Amino acid sequence: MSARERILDAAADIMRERGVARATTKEIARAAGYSEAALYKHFRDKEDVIVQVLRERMPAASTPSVRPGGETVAENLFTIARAAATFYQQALPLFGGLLAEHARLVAHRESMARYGAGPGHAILGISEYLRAEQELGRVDRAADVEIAAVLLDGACFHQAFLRYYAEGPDAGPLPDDTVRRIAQSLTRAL
Amino acid sequence: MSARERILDAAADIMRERGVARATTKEIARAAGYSEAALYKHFRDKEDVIVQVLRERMPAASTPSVRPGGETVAENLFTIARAAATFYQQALPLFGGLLAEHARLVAHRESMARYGAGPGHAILGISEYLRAEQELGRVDRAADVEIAAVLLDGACFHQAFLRYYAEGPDAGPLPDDTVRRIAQSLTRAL
DNA sequence: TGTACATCAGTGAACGCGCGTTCACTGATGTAC
DNA sequence: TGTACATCAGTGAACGCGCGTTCACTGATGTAC
Repeated sequence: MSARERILDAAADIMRERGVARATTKEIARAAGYSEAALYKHFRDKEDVIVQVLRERMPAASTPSVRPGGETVAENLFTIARAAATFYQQALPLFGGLLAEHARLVAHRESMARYGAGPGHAILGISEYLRAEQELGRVDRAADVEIAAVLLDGACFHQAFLRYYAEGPDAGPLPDDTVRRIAQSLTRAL
Repeated sequence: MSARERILDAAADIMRERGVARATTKEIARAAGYSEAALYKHFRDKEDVIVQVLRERMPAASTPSVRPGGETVAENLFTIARAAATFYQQALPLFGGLLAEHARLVAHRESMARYGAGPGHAILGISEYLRAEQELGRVDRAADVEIAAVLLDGACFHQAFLRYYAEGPDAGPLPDDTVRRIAQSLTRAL
């Protein structure tokens, strides 16, 4: 693994476990096993390290490939919700880095916009899936699929936050039982 | 208004608009119209200022007083959701201060626990309301009211985050239309 | 093959700046007699 | 009433520390002839 990767991993670890405020050049270098000076061979400055962590170590919000018309809708929503909750639990501490420095948030937003990505994109994927199910007649034509996606993704996001708040970075995953109840309840609205 | 209040207001403003990272003693004092030294007449140290902002300037998560059996359930959920969304939009930037420094989050969690408060408390209030409606027969006995509360509160929390991400601290409130659709969709699951 | 030079990842030590904090002080207000 | 003293919010200037950053340097690897 290259030094660059090692440094990004170390910085991401510190941000996750202790927060951005503790991600100093000294701490990052120490955790990566390099001198502070080495940091500057691979990154312009400290802000560059943080920004690259936010870009490259932000876990990918993979809407898992559920097949419309495959398993039951509730089962598919369960799969989607579990993936979303897991993603948010990993990503949330990094969001802290964005909320802590508004200028960084603005930069991140603009950078994401260029790639047509960013948070909120997951909702689009979910409502697309639901619309496909609607076409297949497995979801009520009268259902508000966009809002259903907002509810599902929102619940996962919020639960991830609550778990991080209550148990910190090493909290276990959201229990399958809870995820199942979320998927099931939402299905009733479809 | 006392100097103490002025200082807390200034610090909260900076945290909201520019993030905790910018909330330095110099900036806080400047914004409050005092010398930096004055800060230390009212607070033990800078951390104390931040902690008090987190305690005293965190807007109160007031579950508005909706009367079970009063307006329609959908209308009541609308009222609750709008209050929740507004609350989260104000509170979210301050949560950044917690995510940015894990030690601070731990302290906040413990301090909240002592008063039986903290995030996640709103969900309890909502599901209590829904249970009351259930008793009145206006909500299906088979409905999972706890999860309904998770969905409602989660959607508001997440939408608040997305608005802050997209538009910053001065984003307008979540449109009533969206809130209404959230309340309405959820009602279908009850 | 050996030799001379270029490149490059990495380091230890130092640097300057801005941060949080403290100090000695001031001026206003209250109070005892 | 005046006088003497106590209290307290507030300040300007200084302080030390830790931060991010740069510097001159080293040692390993590659390459031209």
